[in-house]
Amino acid sequence: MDPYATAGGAPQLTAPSSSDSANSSPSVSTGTATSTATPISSATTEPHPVAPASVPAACLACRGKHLKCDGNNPCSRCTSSNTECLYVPSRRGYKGPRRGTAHNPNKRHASSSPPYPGTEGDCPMLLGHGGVNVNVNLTASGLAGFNPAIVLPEQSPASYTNPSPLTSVPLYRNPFVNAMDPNGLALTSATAGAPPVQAPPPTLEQRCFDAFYHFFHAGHPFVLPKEYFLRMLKEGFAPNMNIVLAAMRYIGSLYIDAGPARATYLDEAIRLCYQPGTTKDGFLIQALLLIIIGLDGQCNQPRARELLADCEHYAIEIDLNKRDFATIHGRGNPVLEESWRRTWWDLYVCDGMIAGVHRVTKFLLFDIQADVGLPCEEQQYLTGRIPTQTLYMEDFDDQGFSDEDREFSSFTYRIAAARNLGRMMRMPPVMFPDDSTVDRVQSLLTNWRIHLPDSKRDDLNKNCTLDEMMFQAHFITHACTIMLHQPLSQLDTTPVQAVNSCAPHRPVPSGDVFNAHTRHTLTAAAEISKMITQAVPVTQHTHFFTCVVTLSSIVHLSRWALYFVDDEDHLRQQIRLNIGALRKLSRVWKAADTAWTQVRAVAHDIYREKKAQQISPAFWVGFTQEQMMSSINADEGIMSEFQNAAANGAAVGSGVMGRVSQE
DNA sequence: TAACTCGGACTTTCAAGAGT
DNA sequence: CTCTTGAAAGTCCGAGTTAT
Repeated sequence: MDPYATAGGAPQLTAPSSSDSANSSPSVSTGTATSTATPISSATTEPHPVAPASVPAACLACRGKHLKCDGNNPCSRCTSSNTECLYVPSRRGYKGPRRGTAHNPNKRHASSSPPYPGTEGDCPMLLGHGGVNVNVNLTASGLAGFNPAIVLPEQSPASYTNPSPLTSVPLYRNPFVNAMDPNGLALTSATAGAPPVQAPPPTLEQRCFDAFYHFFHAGHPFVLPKEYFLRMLKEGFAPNMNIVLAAMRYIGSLYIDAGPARATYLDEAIRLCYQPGTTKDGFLIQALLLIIIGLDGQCNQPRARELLADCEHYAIEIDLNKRDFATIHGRGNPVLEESWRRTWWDLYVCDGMIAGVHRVTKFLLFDIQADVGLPCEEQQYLTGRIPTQTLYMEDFDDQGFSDEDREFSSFTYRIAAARNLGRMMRMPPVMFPDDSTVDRVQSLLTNWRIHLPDSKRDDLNKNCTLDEMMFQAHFITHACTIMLHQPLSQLDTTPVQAVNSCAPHRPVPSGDVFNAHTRHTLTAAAEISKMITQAVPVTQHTHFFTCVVTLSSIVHLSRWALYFVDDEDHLRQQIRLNIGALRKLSRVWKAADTAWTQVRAVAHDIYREKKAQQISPAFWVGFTQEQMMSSINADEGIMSEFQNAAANGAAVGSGVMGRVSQE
């Protein structure tokens, strides 16, 4: 049985059955009879036209082959070739929302799937028209605790009096998402306009779900926006959405005081992913990717790697890396199509980041041919205003050579940064500081930076709020710079070899002179420390920031360990910043907790070493009395802060919402 | 020679603007 | 509000190519 079919004559996602075909002649379709009833070809070649000249919508297989489709489901060609017969709604004529005019709710919108009364089931053009199984059996999937119906009113009061096509056609192309009633979707907020109702306290599951969107989603924005996710979940859009929900619940539980439920949520999410009969689809990839990120941040890297291997395997198996995937599986819903594109690219970026920071995996997806469309801007995704024109990586690579002045999304620059990371990882081993390979990779990094449009140069978007995608893009590039130059720099990493929470220690012999590689390394490390000062809670960043801060700390500590450090006070401040950020991150991510402990311990060791050096009068040659006292005091100050931080840190539980939200 | 590919003619649909 | 216009999205004919 078609899992998306609806009962009771509800609109179908698929084409009409063959028994309906007599009535489903395309000429029946409203408003098209005149032009299709007397086509030239049939008038001249068929004296008794029994078959329609053309159907309102051809299936994807026929469309792709430029062949006539009979409009049945399955069509005769798909039947004879024994292939899947898929229909997607037409987007013809649609050119995006009207400019500068408010949406008139009384006028139907073409791409919102015109709700022709009584004809939906007959017209393949309307495929996807809300035709989903409304029976969400959460209990069957072991998720009895979460019932969207409790928190999702069927319709807001306003929508009863003024029926919006969106409430009846929720899954269709909808460029006017402002018309969507967010109050009918908010998980815990009361209905607008209604008298305040004493809402029942949210359950733990609901709080985890909210925490996921509040803290995590911006860092890895591939899951559907909250409103869309809830609506589709409620309508039973796809069984595997329940697996995504389980994974989201696990991620959300990391940010709140979920107690032993956290482990249960993780087990449940993994169990659902691997239970027999689970179909491999985009939702499964999303769920796995969430779990992978969670496990990686919780120091369970071996398990994360196992799941990552499976996830990549499945993604390629279902053609997630192909351009058509979004269209074929998007059911005509541009937000869902965008979600599929984002799922591929976030998997790509995460694969790169995991390989980059842990240096165990190889960034497998870097070598996989992919022609997936590029994601749009975050605000467009969240509001459902998906641009009609999808750009591709070749467009990005052609910029600068073509006359067109295109703007690419922040997510695109993040992908490009990850791609540079992949290119760096594929470079042959560098034997000497003047190796041209290093110059080539540095050119990539510099090109990435100098070709950023003005609006993307910092991590703030137009509203002066943090642009997390650009934030990640920048830190990926800084991390690349450190990984590229540090091995050739003057900085000896021996004193910081104990800091191995993110990646195994790589010995870097101390160079004799301060060289350009040292400068690149120090600048990148300083830039990372500067990123910590963004006016947003550090826990709202992706947990991969932990490893980048750790990388920066290794550089700072290596420098601090040098016999003589220029501008030591500034360096101490940067180390303090890094340790502070790791401490904050440790409230959510266990990996940060480990890194924090290690960085602090190494800082302490270096301090002791410096104290030992200070005993020798030779150390103070060239210092004035004042400089000497200042240096000693600063060292004492920073160490007492480390000690205090350690004492406080022991009292901090791992992940208490109250603490996180205080930041 | 059958099967397949795909350029391109033609159709459908829409947003936007002009006219009433 | 209707009509017109321009353009995007779509169907599928049929010429050319490839496989059997």
